[in-house]
Amino acid sequence: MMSEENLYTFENPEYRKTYWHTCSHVMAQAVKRLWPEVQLAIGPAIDQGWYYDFDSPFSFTQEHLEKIEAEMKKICKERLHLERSEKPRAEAIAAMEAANEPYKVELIQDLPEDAVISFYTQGEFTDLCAGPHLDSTGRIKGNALKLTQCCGAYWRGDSKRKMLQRIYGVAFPKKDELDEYLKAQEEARKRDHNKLGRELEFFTTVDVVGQGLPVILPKGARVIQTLQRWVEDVEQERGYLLTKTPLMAKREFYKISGHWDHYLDGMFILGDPYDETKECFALRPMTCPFQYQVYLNRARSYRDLPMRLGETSTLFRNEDSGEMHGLIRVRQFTISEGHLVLRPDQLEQEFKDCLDLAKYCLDTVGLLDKCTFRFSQWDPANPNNKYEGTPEQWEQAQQVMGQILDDLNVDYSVGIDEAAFYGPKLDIQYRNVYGKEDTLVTIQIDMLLAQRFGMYYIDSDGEKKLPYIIHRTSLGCYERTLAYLIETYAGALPLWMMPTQVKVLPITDRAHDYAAAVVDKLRSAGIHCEADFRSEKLGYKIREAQGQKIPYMLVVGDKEAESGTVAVRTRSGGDEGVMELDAFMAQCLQEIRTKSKRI
RNA sequence: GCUACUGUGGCUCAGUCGGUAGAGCAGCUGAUUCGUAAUCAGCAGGUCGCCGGUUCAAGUCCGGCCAGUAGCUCCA
Repeated sequence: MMSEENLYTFENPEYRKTYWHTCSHVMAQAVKRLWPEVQLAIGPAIDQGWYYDFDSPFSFTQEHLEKIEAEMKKICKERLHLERSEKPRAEAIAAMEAANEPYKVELIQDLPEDAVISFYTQGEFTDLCAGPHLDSTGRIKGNALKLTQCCGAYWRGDSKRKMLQRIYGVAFPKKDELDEYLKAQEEARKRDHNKLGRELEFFTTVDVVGQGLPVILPKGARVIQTLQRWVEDVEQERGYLLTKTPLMAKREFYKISGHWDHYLDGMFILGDPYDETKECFALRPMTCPFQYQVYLNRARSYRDLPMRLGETSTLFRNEDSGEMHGLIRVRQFTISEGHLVLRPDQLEQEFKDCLDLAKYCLDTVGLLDKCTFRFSQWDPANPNNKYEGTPEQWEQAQQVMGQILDDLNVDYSVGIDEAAFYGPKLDIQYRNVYGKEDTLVTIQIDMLLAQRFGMYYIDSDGEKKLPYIIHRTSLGCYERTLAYLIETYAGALPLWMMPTQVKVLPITDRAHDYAAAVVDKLRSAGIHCEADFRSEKLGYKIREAQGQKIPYMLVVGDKEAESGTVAVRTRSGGDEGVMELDAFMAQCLQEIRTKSKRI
């Protein structure tokens, strides 16, 4: 419980939001003072600061932001009192029309008839706002606020409506705290996989290959190979059957699955999609209907269920050009896909096992701690006819899933209109270094597609019945997972998945033979090992190996060659002294086998 | 797709008022044989993202396209 004196501190999230919300009004006031013709849209507090959306005849540049910031500082010094007032609906609309603020008029018109319409006034500036606010602009530390960026944003989040300009800002009670925050942001960005991943030669992109089509370089490919082999093994241990299905199919196939109706824009089509007289193919955007063919291969009985199918599956999705981002959002990617065909009585246990598998995988690679869970539900009011099935089917599926999540004590948020077109999802979300969230792993309950594909089983009573299907991933798409691993570990991935685990650094040419022997020995034990035979000084070789985040550097000179030892250096701990080669090898293998995160 | 910004050797960057490119690192060659985060010297490497326009002359100005970045929208 927050004590009385702590109510008005930044420790209290409510106060923090109030502070930032008042900042957004100060920013709007500053903009109106500088350019009265700019119109106001909305300006809420967010998780880290605030933004305000403006409709301006000109584009805001860095210079504009600096001017706004300077004006905001003045407003803070003016210690303007914030006064709340209420107006009847008609009067409120008239006032905003008189002020030439059409966006505010629209906001008021959309409020329920009986809503209290409140305004906050500070000096000459009045804004439509539900509050609450600080009592004075003087409470805001003018020298501890910063406008961080400016970008486009659609009015009311609707891409069919006008694009406004959004200015983001952040503020703290003390200058030090602002500096600390900005520094932390800068540090976080140094981990950006899109920069680090290229520097470390994990991937690159090539203009003429195309957007969203990264070229995975040998080091990145090796990480993905390690993860993929491990996931396939883990799944097989848990009763999954490996499949390998086609990367494309005829138009008619997607018509059965529903993708032709619901996802045509997202697919790469080979041929003219509208010429029914000619054959037309499409690259697969998901694996479901392909893997269902495995089930459909012959008649199934209740004894065949649960049938757990897994596939390292490459998918193609024609994302909009503005959506691509490094390895996180791409047009071709490979996913640890799986579908479980179940009897209704198996749903709960199998769902639980899927969640357990996903958590095990994420925990092993070290991403679970920062994951959040989202129960993605349908929106019956979705205007785009996105969803298949009846409201009854949806309510049932969501009820079942909600029940399972509650039974498992999953701490989740609810995402309305985030469901798949065929069913609700549990999405496991992760944030990149910029704080942007994407889905890493998903587990979905599908009560619809089995019927479309005629996937029946003969139950013990001899009746033909429709199974439930779970769509799920274990680790998510390998490209995206690699991106998050790079960011989480700043490129210094755990030993077991590093493309080069050990680098041998001979001090002089005299040690080359011994270094080569060490490499041979470690390699034959399965350790990813290289040597640096260049005639450079030791410091130089270390510096370079360190830059490549090599977990273990083995310095070998005359002494080591003579005694069959290695001088061990780690990327995190520096010089760790001399060890017998055999002892080092045993320790290294042990750490790889146990997927240790020590180094 | 939308808004804004960016694009000069593998990487990081310089290039003034338009006068057909410059550095450091990396690379290669040679010398050096060195004990825990940069040894020295030499050499080589660029249709300035692409296409078109303006101009006597374009890395520089204009237009279109491609690609990258942040955000918005989207993500079955």
